[in-house]
Order: sequence, then structure tokens, then C-alpha cells
Amino acid sequence: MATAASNPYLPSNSILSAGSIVHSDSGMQPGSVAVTSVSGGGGYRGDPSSVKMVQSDFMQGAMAASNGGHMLSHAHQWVTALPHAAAAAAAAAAAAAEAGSPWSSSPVAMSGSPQQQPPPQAQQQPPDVKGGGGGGGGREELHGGAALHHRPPPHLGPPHQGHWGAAAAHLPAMAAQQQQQPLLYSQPGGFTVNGMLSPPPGGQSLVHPGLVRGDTPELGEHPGHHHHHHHHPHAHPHHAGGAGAGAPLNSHEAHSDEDTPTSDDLEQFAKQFKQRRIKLGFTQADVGLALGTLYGNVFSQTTICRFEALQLSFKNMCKLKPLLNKWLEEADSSTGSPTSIDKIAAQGRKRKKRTSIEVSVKGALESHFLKCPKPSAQEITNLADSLQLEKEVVRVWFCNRRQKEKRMTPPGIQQQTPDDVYSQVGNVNSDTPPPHHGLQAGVQ
DNA sequence: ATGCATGAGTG
DNA sequence: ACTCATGCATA
Repeated sequence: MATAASNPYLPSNSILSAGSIVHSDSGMQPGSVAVTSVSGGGGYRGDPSSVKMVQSDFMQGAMAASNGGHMLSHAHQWVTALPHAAAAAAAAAAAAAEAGSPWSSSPVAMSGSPQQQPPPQAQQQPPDVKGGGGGGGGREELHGGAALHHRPPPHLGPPHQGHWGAAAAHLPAMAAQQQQQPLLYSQPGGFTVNGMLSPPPGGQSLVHPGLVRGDTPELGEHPGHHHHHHHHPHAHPHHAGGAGAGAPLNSHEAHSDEDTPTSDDLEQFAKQFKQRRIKLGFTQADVGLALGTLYGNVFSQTTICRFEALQLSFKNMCKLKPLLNKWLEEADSSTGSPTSIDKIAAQGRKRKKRTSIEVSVKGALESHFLKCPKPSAQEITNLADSLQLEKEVVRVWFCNRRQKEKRMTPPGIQQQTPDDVYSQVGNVNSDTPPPHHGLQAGVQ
């Protein structure tokens, strides 16, 4: 494990001359199934060379994805400098990319189930997880619920702090945890100044006041309740479980920014946010930068994107909401005030090459994940060996996989926009899962 | 829009 | 060594 982890990165990027490319991965064996592409700065471990060439063959990837097929292209692609605008084109492809996960949206989920993990309760979900095994988070203990069966945790049942129903709002505390150096990433599309369009006709009054159940919630156990998005914008009252017990507060809207929002609130806000953002002509990247210059916390396009798609943990969503809300207000009212965007100097920072795992291998990993979401170090080693991947890569894969399970919105499902409902005329019946992943809004 | 990666914080 | 918040690089 030391291999990957013990690589001190050089803070400075003094690359004066591009060396030759050394693409012989130190971790891969010939005939490996994974491809790693080098990123800008230079080598990661062992090969500190940089090249200047840009090859964008993302097409291949996309095609392969849509075919569900396989691509053997091991083309090395090195990108050293300028970011290119490829984001847009990829949108559609990306959707189809990964294999769909078997999530099924079940209408109503568990009853009385504490903890988070809301909507997406599907048929197959890892039945267990060590309760508090992992550090910080301490997470769930999935109770039986929809799962197949549940087995008692090996040891202890921890405190936890599920992020789904539990507290989550500590806005004023993130600074401490963030001491990273803001890097500069620049993505295409940076028209911010007065490209603003006139205020929208008002396509946003989706917020329904009145919802709000006692948010005070639950500590420890309490159904985070979460329901999924339906086809109708209806507010549904949830039974208030802990209201009576001593938490009489509540009394307020769903989108203020003060109280802990419900899943519904977040979903609502995210949608609204996206709409406004687009109408104002801002890209996700713009917003991320703006947050940085305005409030001190910079965020990437990725994060904004995930926020809008509800692909963050509940807790994380809660943290970002207020910030985005502020920005929204700012942007909204600033009819011409140029939010100056000053860029900070870029710092070259080296990052490991992103490893592309071949589809077949991915499948294998998936299988193992289903059997055992948390393989031991030894297991990982074996697996890595048989798959011809670095151990670290496998380890990280599992970590990311687990995180994915925790997101609010499972991959594959798309949120419908208000417009969609209109188009569904003859549909009075019920489910009409439009599995198409249309590209929505011009994206960036 | 997402996959793989980094790092702080926690045990 | 894991979780969790984030993001670069990529599809």
C-alpha cells in the first residue's frame, strides 16, 4: 500500500522541459486491464515527465459505453495543459456510461427505520455494514428493512450519527476542516459579468410553504423519512413523530437556511437552484468560483453539479444549501453588479493518474461488492492480484462504491423538470418511468 | 455528469 | 484503514 500513498508530491511545478513519456506504469503488469492516463502536472510515481499533447478521443469511450461493449483502446492520452471543452458533448454519453444500477425506487420505504438511507431502497442492498467500524462517520447499520436479511453486527452498535435524520447543520464550522489550497481549475465558459439575462418570468415558485414538519429532529433514531420524488409536486404531510416530545419549534418554511431541511426541501431547493442558475446564465463552475470569492469557500463544478443532482450525502447537502442560497440571492439581485471574479494563481499539483478500469473488471468488482462491501485488506490484496490492479486502486474503488450507496439520489434516475409533467398528458395512470436521459439544459 | 483520487478527521 | 467531503480528469 505504500506504493501509492507514499508519494510525496512536489509542490512546485517547475517543468521546464517536457521529458519523454514514461508510460510504463509502475503498478501495472503487461496486459493489464486498466489504463491510466497521465494528468497535467507530470508523473505521479516514478515518472515525472510531462508532455504536451492533447488527445481527445473521448469519443471512443462514449461509443464503447453506449455499446456496453468493450474498447481495447489503450491509447495513451496525455493532457498537459489547457482544458478543453468537452464537457458538453459528453453529457449524453456520460449518462449511458456506467452500468445501471439495479436501484428501484420504491414508493414508500421503511417504516420506523431509523437512520438515513432514504429513498432508494432497493431489492439488493448490502445487508450489513459494520456499525461503527469505520471511523468518523459511524454509519448506518442497515436494519433489515428492505434488505434480505440482516445480521447482527459483529461487535457493538455504535452511536453513529447518521447523516440522514440527524443533525447536520453546522454551517459555521467548515472553515476549520478545510485547509486545502485552492487550486485553480478553469473550465470553459466563463461569461459571468453582464451576460445575465433579465430576470426570469418566475419559474420558480415551487416552494410550498407549509410543509415542514418538526424538524427537530431526531437524534439517533428516527425515520429520516424520505420519499422519492413523484410525478406531482405535492406536499405531503408526514406524520410528525417527535414533534410532541419537546421540540416545538418549527414554524417555518422549507427554504430559509436556518433549520435543518428535510430531504424534500433539499430536493426542492436543488431543483430551483438549478433553474435559476441556468436562467441567469451561469455555469456550475461559475457558481463554484463565486462562492469562493464571495464567501471564501471555493467549490468545483463537480460539487455544484452533485448538489443539483442530489448526489451528495444529506449532511453535505445541508451544509452547502445555505451558501448556495446566498449566492442565489446575490446573483438574483445583482442586476449588473459584476461579481468580479479574480482568479488565483494556479498551482501545479500532481495527482495520480486516473485509472480506468475495464468493464469486465468492473463487473468483477461489482460482484465482489455485492458479496462483501467491505473486504479486508487481505481480500483486497487478493482481488487486486487476480484482477491485476494495484491494491490501492481496488481499495479506493470500494471506498467510492460505498460512498455511492450513501448518496441521496441513486445514479440513473433523473429528476424531472416541471416541464416534463406537462408533456405527460395522456398519462393518468401511474408509473411512467421515462428512462431516457435526455440532456437537460444546456449543461456546460 | 461521473469515475477515480486525495486528505482531514476519527478509531 | 475507513468515512466523508471534494475535486481533477475524463467520458
